[in-house]
Amino acid sequence: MTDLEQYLQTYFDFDQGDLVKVASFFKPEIVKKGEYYLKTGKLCQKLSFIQSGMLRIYVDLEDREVTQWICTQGYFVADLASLVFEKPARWNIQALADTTVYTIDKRDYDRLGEYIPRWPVTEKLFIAHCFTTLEDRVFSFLSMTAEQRYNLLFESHRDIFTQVPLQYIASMLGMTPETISRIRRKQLN
Amino acid sequence: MTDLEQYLQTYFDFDQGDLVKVASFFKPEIVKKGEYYLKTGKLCQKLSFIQSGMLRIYVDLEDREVTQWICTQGYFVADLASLVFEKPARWNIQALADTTVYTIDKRDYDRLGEYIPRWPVTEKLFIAHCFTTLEDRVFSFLSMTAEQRYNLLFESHRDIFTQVPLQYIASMLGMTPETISRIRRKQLN
DNA sequence: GAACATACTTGACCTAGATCAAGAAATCAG
DNA sequence: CTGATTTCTTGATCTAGGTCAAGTATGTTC
Repeated sequence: MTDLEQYLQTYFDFDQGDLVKVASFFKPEIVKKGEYYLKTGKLCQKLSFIQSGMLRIYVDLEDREVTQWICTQGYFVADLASLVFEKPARWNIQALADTTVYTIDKRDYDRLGEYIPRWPVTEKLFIAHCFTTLEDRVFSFLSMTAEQRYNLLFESHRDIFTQVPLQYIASMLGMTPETISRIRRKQLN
Repeated sequence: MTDLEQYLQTYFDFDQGDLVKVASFFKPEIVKKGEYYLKTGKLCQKLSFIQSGMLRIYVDLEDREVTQWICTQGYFVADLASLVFEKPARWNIQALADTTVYTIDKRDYDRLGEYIPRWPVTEKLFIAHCFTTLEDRVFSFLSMTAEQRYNLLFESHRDIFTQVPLQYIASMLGMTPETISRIRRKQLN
């Protein structure tokens, strides 16, 4: 079973038939380090599963850039708002390393319901799951210190910390790289 | 047309038949000032449209409470994660004033697809819309100062500021009431 | 309309985290 | 291997916003 099928089965509880059908719409695609999966202002017309590598979601402001999230192996990536509402993407999505993704085209994505009867339910759960992830994140900003947010991310996404420049991690946590450095030193005692 | 029908039409583009059908599942309910619409740990088995009044979504921590959002007239309210995934609610939802809502029971909600063929699409758009709202909010914490976040909320939800204790507004913005007080004074010049 | 509670403002002070600057490590290109 | 970039750490300093405490409004209740 491919990683994608594995993921689809674990998270969406598809039966064998649906699993193969859904997975068959996803085509492999390679995004080389530094290349863009998506650029701000374009339409996001695809959804991808990350087979290997990493993508950084960020936006350019006048004087700096803000990293919204770093997507790693085994997760999906897209500009959901752009994909669903067909409006220009807010985010740049750029490869931090050579990245292999399995991509489904929006056209196929929008037709999944024709092939998999329970797709609408599955899609709803998928988007609702994205929602709760963000809800947790908002809550972290309302209730936690920089150090607590750092620890939370470190526990849940340890892989990022070994492979991604600190400045990006800091930005997605809403702090500076220096602050992360100091948190680390402090935690060494 | 009721406010609920008005809302459903504006946001979901239902035709007249669907509109009436959907709206008929919502029953009026009154939550008196101070009473709870939902309590942390319970299952959220309903979704409501706020006809009048205000509800505060918050959670109790050991040493303080954190207000996640204040829901006002013309918006929907629920613990979405609890409603969709049938897990215990994270949030308390309490009336800040006598509040009239139109409520649809989860059982009816889950069956809307049987009556309105395009419900799955509509529901997806609804949840995706909730997602983008939170995405904007995360972005505000990553990119804005306290004053900028205050201004953003003030422009978009002016009604809250005249009717809700400052401490709750401050909490949902991730700052203290004193900070809001100082921002206000500063803006008077 | 007292008496009491709740909300808001203001000042004095403090601190988490930012900024700036300089080195030290690590990574990369040839 | 070597010089050039990029990243990471550390120190010195600064500042946005927090904390604490007091005073002033603004409600409620009887």
